Amino acid sequence: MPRKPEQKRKQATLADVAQMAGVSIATASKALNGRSQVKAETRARVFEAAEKLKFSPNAMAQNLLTGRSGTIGLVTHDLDGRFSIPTLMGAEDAAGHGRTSVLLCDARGDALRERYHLQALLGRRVDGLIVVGARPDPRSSLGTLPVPVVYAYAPSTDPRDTSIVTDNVAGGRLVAEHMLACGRRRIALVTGDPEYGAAHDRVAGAREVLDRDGAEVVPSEPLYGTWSEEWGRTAAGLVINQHPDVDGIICGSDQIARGVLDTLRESGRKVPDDVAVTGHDNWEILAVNARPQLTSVDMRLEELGRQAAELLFAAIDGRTTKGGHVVTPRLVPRASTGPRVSG
Amino acid sequence: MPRKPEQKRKQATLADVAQMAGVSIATASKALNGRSQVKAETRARVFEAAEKLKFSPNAMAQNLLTGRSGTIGLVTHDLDGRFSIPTLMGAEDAAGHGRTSVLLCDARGDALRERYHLQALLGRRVDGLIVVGARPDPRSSLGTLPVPVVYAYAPSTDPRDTSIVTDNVAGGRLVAEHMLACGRRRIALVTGDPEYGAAHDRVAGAREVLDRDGAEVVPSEPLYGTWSEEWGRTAAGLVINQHPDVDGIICGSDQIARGVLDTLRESGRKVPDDVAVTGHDNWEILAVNARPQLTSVDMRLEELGRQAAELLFAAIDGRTTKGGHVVTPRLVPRASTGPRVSG
DNA sequence: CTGAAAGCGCTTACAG
DNA sequence: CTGAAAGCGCTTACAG
Repeated sequence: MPRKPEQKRKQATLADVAQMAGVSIATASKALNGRSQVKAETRARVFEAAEKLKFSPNAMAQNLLTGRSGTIGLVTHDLDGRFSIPTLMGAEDAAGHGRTSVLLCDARGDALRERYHLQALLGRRVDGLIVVGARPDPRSSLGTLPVPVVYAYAPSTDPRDTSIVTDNVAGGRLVAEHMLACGRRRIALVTGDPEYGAAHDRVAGAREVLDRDGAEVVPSEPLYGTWSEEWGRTAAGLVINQHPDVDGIICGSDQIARGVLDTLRESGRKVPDDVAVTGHDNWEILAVNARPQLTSVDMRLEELGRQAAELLFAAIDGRTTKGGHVVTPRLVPRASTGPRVSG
Repeated sequence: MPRKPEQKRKQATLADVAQMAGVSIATASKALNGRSQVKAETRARVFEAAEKLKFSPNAMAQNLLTGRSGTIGLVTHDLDGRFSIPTLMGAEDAAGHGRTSVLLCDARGDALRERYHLQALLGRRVDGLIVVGARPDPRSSLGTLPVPVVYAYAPSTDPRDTSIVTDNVAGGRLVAEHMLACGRRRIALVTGDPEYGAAHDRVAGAREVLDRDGAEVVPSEPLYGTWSEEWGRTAAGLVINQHPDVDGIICGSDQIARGVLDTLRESGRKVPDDVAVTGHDNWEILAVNARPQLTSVDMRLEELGRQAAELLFAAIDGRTTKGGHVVTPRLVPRASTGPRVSG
């Protein structure tokens, strides 16, 4: 049987502070906010009272005046996924520095749920919105909203929106350049689900570099499959079977690379001596525990999240940020590609 | 050079709606809120105006009246960790059903940062707080706050606080019972960092069951190490070296179990025929990609988060929830323990 | 059924 | 240097 609501431990109000300090509400406000026109002694009395009452100004009341809520909405589409979290962390971090709080919603890839959360957030008068996609492919625009929106990780299809994404083509290039620097010349490309733009982009970046340098891609067409260890094991089997002289395998993800490493080891190939292997995503738990540790590409998602927040703050301040922005990934070399061999 | 702030696309206000509908603000409010004392035709006019102006009531103004913000604060300590995320998802989900929004902060295990975020959240007049720890060991209490607090995953050391945790002893029991049901009699316990209470709790649960049943624990003392694949590989080597007749290995985490599986496979043991292996945490990406797929224990963290939110709502409504609450984990059997063998 | 008034907790011109 | 008053956008008794 529910009891009647617990005695509300009413928070002290500015009026309480003013009364205790023996001044008007207006003066208490000015004292607390460091306005210059207050006698030092009065200010001290007000602070003392505020302290004693554990006064904490009601942000809702303050914001009603300013017209800004000091909050941003973060709508994510795969809270359980490993890609949105670092992005979210970066945004939260950037927001915290600007004394902005983050309202988090998980829309789970569902457009209806997204609309619902959007309404709730707009009702709370968020100053802006960051929408984090589940995968890097473009998504439909939310259209014109009363506050600025930044699309992070998954860009909006509408170029008039502000989007920020990871540069997967550059990621592919990085890894290919590294393979060449390690002296590899017969390189296989094993990647994931061809439905993902990221799979194609990473392959495109790698091919561009390999072709330009005249390195051989074996087999000549990249192998698409799924983003799994299982596929990595299978694909590696195919590659070494058809092209026993392969000396490098560029994988579209760390999971795939883990599978590739397993098959190579079990077939007696030495990594990196016989075959160098690279992953993608720099998922530490997979990359660092691999045997040998896995060279990978880090998308710098936390940086992406941070920049998304910066773009949003800029837009909130009226500075224009329209269009696509890009975060360049970085290579994280580890033992699976061995020490660099010049030339 | 920053331009002057973008022309504020001022949101429509209730006054705007009232004016357009040709009624007073009070009547507009009543119409929109479904109060009975409004003529149907008037109500229609008001709704029409609201629609046309895309009116969305300012929650800050509404909340100022009610004294409730309709938000809860979620303070997490390892946003990048895999444990807080499901908890957070469950809480967000439960909150959403109650039309409550979630303010997210990441304190990163830092008490100072936690204090800072706490102040910000209290300033925003959150109706309550959920504090999610980074690991299951007890943490210090935040003391008396003006709103209810629920400690999730990591309990408060103060029994007067409300805490909800996963039952690691039960998890250990589950897995041991399963081993016995699979006909295993000489079982090794390989777990992680002894600094973690969870390591001991899981071992204690398993031992309790194994001892009761008279199964042999080999070696007689559990092997503590780190929560890594590397340690799993090493530990498995020790175990099969000293106890070649081992027929089951209970691991303290899925990572450890992955390492154990690797060593077993490479030493020629068949899993589960020769040795059954279990993990813990049911980290799908590891468990499902293992060879064979890994039997594990799911802590039901999403459920934990959901219950944390329910406890918080109860406390906000004045129903008492003090003390420790527990979520019972569940076994997820997969191929690494093989089909059940009765007896 | 409708509206004028008070008030939620604050800040900010504007007078003294 | 201090305070009375207006107002942010809403809701809710209270009169008409």
